[in-house]
Amino acid sequence: MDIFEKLKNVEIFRDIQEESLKALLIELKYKVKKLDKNEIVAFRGDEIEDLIIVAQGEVYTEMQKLNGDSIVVDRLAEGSVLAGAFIFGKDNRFPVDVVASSDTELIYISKDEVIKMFQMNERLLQNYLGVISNKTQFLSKKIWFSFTNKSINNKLIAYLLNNMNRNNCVLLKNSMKEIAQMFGVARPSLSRVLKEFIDEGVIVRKEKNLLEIPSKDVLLQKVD
Amino acid sequence: MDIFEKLKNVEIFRDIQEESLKALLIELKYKVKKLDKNEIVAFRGDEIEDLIIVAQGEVYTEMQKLNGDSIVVDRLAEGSVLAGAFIFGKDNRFPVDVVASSDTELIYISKDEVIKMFQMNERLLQNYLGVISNKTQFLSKKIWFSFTNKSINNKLIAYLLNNMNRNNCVLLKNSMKEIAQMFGVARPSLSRVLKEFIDEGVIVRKEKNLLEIPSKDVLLQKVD
DNA sequence: AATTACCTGTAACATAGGTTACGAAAATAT
DNA sequence: ATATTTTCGTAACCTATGTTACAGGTAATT
Repeated sequence: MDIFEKLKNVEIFRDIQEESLKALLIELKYKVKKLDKNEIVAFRGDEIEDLIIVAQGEVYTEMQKLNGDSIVVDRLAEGSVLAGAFIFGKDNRFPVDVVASSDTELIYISKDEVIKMFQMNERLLQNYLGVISNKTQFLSKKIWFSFTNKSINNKLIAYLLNNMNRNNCVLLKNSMKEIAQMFGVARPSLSRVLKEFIDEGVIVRKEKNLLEIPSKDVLLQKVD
Repeated sequence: MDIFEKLKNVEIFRDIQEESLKALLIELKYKVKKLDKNEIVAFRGDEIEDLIIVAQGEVYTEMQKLNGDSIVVDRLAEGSVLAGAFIFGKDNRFPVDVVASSDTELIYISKDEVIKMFQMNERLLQNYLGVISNKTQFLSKKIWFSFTNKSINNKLIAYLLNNMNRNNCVLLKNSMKEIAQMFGVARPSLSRVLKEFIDEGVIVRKEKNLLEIPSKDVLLQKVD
């Protein structure tokens, strides 16, 4: 499989004409790296000189806590771009450890080559700006969520409001364990609050993973 | 004062030759908006169509909590760029309210004009990428900090380690009140932990805003 | 210099949420 | 179908942190 096939589905090359993309790639200098499952792509602190594209497989990033524990920050699927916001920033070192979660193929493109491509194709530039902008938005929302919603009560309420459909129902797409992790709280604690809301009738559990909120106003009264 | 004078100190125009910058600006279409102190620049949810540059004065952004309280997220000084990561993202609406904290002059440049400038000047493009990349890094670090350091103990330890100089000293650049706000904790709670550390000798208070850490290892034993 | 406002340290108290544990239910593998 | 593993609900207990209050100190204003 040639480079074209590998890159045409990558987010930053989206919506680029086949001919334009081929033209772009004709002179492109790049390196390919293959990794086995669980191999380390990069350590926290490593210098980032290249844009890294996940051409095949999946990688995840994890952070170290002071006590040595590590937590998974993000999973990057096939077609995503690693460290897009870091090659152009002040501190061009990985903030996290990066690990291959399956057999993986990565494509490395140097910063200079990336800029060269930007000059050749405006769409690519816009895609790239879009990708790092979305990343920034995503992070902003995460911070907003954790900063404005301190208590588990409020986290749960915000989560429900964000995921409610027209029928005042919320279909849980994650397990309670995962939701507790997203919230950064202990599972039994979340479970306790949920039970409380259900006991009070603020939430009705229609099925295992389907909740109904009879009244938005009543729910909002539980904000503290 | 002409547009050149106003823009030459803006972060995204940094290190651009005077002639190049003048050439850039000659055809640039832009709007200028003047606001009094406390006037609203934009509400949360407003569409962002233009890049907004703080040419004079200062603005701040604030978020609304579910209970109606609002908290200041960020202060943007003269020369900074507002919403740089939003005009190119999927969700091009302000996530926060924006308010002028002094008499302020803003320059609006449309997304298309920005792209046009990118094509004319590579340095500008790199500056712009740098600005949003730095923003992303900043947010990443914030999230890392709050996610990996749950307890006030750990927050304080991480803060000290980050701000320690060669002599194992930390010069506090913020008031205790501000630090507590940065940590997202109550001031007396932070005060209590600090006192505890001082009582135990883990921290020595040399002056009002100068702390010494006799041993990094002993400090790290307080991680929980 | 006097007055005011704000920042700090400290203490007593209330409480949300973490921890641990255990059995039931559900999902998965055999 | 059975066995094994993972998730889930629940309860009892404990600790960290928020809350409130007040007094001394510091900085800003007049």
